[in-house]
Amino acid sequence: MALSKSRADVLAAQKNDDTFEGLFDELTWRGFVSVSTDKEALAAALNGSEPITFYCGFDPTAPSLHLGHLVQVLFMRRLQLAGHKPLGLVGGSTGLIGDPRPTAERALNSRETVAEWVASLRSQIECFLSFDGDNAARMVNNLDWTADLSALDFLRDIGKFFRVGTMIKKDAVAARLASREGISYTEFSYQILQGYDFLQLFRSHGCTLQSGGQDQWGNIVGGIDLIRKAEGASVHAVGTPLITNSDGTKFGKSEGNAIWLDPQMCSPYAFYQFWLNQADADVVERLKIFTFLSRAEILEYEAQVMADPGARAAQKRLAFEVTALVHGEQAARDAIAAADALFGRGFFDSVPEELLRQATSDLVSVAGEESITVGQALVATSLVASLAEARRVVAQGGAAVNGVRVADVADLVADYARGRRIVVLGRGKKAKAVVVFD
RNA sequence: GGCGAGUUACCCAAGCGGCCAAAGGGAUCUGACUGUAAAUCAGCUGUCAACGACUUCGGGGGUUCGAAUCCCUCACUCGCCA
Repeated sequence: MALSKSRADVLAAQKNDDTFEGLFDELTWRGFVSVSTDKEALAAALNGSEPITFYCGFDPTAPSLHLGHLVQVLFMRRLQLAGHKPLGLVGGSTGLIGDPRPTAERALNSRETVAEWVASLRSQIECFLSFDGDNAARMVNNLDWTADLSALDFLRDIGKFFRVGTMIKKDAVAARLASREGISYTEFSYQILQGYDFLQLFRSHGCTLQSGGQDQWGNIVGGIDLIRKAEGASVHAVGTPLITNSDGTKFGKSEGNAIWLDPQMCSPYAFYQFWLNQADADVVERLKIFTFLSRAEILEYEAQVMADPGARAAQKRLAFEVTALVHGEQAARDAIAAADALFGRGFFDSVPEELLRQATSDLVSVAGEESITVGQALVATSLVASLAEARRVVAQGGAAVNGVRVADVADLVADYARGRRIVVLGRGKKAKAVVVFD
């Protein structure tokens, strides 16, 4: 579950670009700031030499962080590199309630599940921040200050500061109220809990900035208002953009699946492929957000995209950098080797079996009998969801074994293997899996 | 608490007793082109031991030779009135 722990070298190599006038200018250039509180005050706080304490919350909605979260984590890291003090918050209590989505009510997860997910998110977040030095990161869990909070105290001490009129205007809540689905009181209360987190951290840690995804803006503002009312203090916030693809599709998905940071849930190979396939129109924006390359280097790549898009120099660098950041440099090199082997021309006859084995180590792999058919193998490797789909894909000429197009689902994989014991199965141009004969 | 409307496949949405495995659109997937792109064009898209069979139209029950379509009931949602 945990990411690689030997990351001191990775963290040590990261730095902000000192050609900017200040941190805020760099964050703005990179596209990290979608919305924020008063820009001048915020810039002064971030660019100043006086370190501030800030926080960003992560709710346990799954056992792993995904790419959307990575934006948050990298934002935190950049602030830390500038000397500010990060508080990583895991939502042990907010995860029990559920942030209202605009579309539909969430199913409540069990306390055990939430606790488990909290633990795994926490260990992932810890991989990206430094826990050494004057501005070491600290992790907090909002369950610590809400678990023993009674309903009466909650309603009297916190609820009194929240106006329902304001609460129902928040986008997610308004959307739900306007929908057929409606909203439960449970989820309606979510914004109060998140607002309380900010107040709590303001009091206990002097935290004066909250960052989060743009979709969290309503909740973040709730916290700012609460601090103003309860403490008379004015604090800052930054909402990072929802990353979008230029073609209108959702960023962070590959074949409908989210790109997770956990290598068990998304292999380093698939992770690398995801980044390699970023569109020309998007790749520069991605470099700015997801890598620590300097402005000069990124501008260089931007020029290359214009001059020779087919070379995909920017995509290759992006894929390497982010894969190395998340999975380590060795995993990134392996992913490159795999890509070269699998997408090179005529590789199946020339690549030694041992290299092929290494190159495909991240792919889905199944052990097969000599009698396994192509259709069965496609299903077994999850390259297709059903035999019917396998038939469809083969009929459309989309299935290949060792680079050779398959004529019939009922054909034996072994017939295409040409004596090899490790066989690469392909669906379409990109999806690959492996069948190993016993 | 009362009255009305609604719940269809991944999403939106038609269907209102047999010709419905269910129109149309979106999205996904496949092929051509290409750069493992984009755009464009073409095709596919419930499952299986597949010229047939099975499961699917909120859950359960019923009417009928036959139901997504009619009736009863439960659940949920929305709106209006209290």
